[in-house]
Amino acid sequence: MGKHHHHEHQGESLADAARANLEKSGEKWTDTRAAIFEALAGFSRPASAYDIAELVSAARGKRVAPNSVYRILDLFVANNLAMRVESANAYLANTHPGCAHDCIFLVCDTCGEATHIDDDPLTQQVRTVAKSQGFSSIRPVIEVRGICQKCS
Amino acid sequence: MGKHHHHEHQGESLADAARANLEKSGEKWTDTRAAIFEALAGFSRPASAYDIAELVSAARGKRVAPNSVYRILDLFVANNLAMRVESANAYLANTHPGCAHDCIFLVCDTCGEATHIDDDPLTQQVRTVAKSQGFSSIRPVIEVRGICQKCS
DNA sequence: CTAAGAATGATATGTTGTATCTTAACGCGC
DNA sequence: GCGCGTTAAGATACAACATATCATTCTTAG
Repeated sequence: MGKHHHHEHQGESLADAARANLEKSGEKWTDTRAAIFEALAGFSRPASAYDIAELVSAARGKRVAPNSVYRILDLFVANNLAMRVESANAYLANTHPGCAHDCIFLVCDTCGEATHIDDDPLTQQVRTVAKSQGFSSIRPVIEVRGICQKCS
Repeated sequence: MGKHHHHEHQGESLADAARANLEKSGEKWTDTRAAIFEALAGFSRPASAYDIAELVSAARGKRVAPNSVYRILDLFVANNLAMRVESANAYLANTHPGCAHDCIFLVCDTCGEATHIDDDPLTQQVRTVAKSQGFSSIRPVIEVRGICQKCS
């Protein structure tokens, strides 16, 4: 089957889980990082670094520069608190950090919302194909662009 | 099996095949389009629109603006003469135009080269997953970032 | 308290992608 | 050939995404 249970966190609980995971890696949960995570998690669709910079700047009444946002997003991605949606140049909060998967994103070309699927048998096949071609340090990027049910 | 034979064109032969396919759709094979296709096909790795603009400008001694390159690349992608590699913001010539597949790209993070795999059973599974979530007008984006054999 | 290291800020610049309008090339009926 | 509508390409400007470099502030071990 390859399926298993997930805690789907949200709000406070999600931020707490994110914090726990980041600290587990010896990283700090600073104010700026908390603010950026909160902003990211508040978006209902993949958010660009500039979207987040704008929102956080407004919320704190103090400008946060894009490069700071990129730095922190990179940290989040490295620690599985967030994922980058390549085909959208944007980021999503991981609603179950601490649980690592190769993600499959379904991105609606109309409304921009993205849903996140886990299908380990399928992503494993992709890894296997790449390995059979001699690839190592594999990071699959599996996304589907299309029109979601709501928008069709 | 889901496998079948491909003609892998190159050089003149590839451009001819591309031309034939484009004209079959009622589009014209203009000088600019030919030059851009030639430039694209000449790269051994995914090329950005700006890479191509620069090369074509030099080759013709006359500036080609990026927006023209984008327009023509979009046309190529729409007619399956080229593919866009989302995770690299770049384009590859299709070495067997006229033969439509969902592509899987393996992109080396070290040398930047990309190889192109067809595995219809696998891509079909991705389509099926998306369809089961209510998606339509599906366009899979399946890429693998990693280190290729040569570079490891 | 203070020196070292980590995190963030300021600023500039590089890269990728679009929008808008103008000009040039082409095809076609007359 | 001439005028006219259509399509392709050019010019220009700007928007959006991303990184490089150096300065400043914040933590924290000693």
